[in-house]
Amino acid sequence: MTDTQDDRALMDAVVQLSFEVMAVLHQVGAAHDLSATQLRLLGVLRDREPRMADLADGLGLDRSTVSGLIDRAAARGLVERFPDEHDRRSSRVRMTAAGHELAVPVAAAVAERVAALVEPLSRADRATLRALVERALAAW
Amino acid sequence: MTDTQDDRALMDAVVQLSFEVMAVLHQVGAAHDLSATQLRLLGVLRDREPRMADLADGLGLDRSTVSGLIDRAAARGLVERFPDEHDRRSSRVRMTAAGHELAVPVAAAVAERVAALVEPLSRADRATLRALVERALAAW
DNA sequence: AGAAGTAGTTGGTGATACCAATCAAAGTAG
DNA sequence: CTACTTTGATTGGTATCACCAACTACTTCT
Repeated sequence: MTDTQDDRALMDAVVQLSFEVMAVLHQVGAAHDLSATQLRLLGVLRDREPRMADLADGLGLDRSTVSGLIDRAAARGLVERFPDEHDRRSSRVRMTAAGHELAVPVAAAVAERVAALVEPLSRADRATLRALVERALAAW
Repeated sequence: MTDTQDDRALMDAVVQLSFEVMAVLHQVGAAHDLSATQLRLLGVLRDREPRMADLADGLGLDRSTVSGLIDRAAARGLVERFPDEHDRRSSRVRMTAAGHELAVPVAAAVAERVAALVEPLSRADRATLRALVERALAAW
């Protein structure tokens, strides 16, 4: 059983943290002319070459939204579509070399800014935080 | 000094958590015909009656963005503008009774969903998580 | 009083995201 | 093997969000 006041305080803290993190993503993205969604896209494509439908499912977005997203990213040369071997209806998506080249410094910048966000915590506390968050996420 | 791999892992965890939380906000908001930004707006106005400029600063948004935001929220009867006593240029904003009535169940729904997100953690771990996040946020 | 700065809105643009409709390809009956 | 249904992806249409530049109204500074 969870206590209602504790729920509230935890919610406030976690929601506020999330807004801070999203603000960081916006800022870092803007510095490279990328939206937060495109940032996320590059993150997902870092080690995957999914079909459009998988991408939409993974991002929790409508397929038509992902179509436009990939259109714009492809127009910039960051990603490319290629046909699926087993299903001729499907397009799959992968990052281009240019996409990877952009993703590396962007990820570094985000890591740096997030590190700054948790900098007031001691090294041990940061390790604890990371472990707790990872454990919560592991179970959905 | 922070270690680069630890930075990466912490970044991944925190960013992923943030996207999960934003997804929750989107879903809860959608269930009440509110965007994540409007949700945030209601949160900010819960105990404040700021001027437009303060609101824009607090949300980290352009003033013109906030104008439109308040226009739409006011059209729905959730908030209202009222003149500032000391400066006739300023509009201040407050929630209406209808706004408060909507904010209560929405906050409860968000708290419930966030609680579900951290439900795999023990009660003690949740308290630790909350303390760590609050401490990180307290120092910006 | 006049100049400079601040508060807020308006108009214009682009990105995000949805839904409904459409087309092509695959899968499932009968 | 043909007909029905499902699935993958795109297109067109709409609303919101967010920015910038320009503008009006009011304050403050000199």
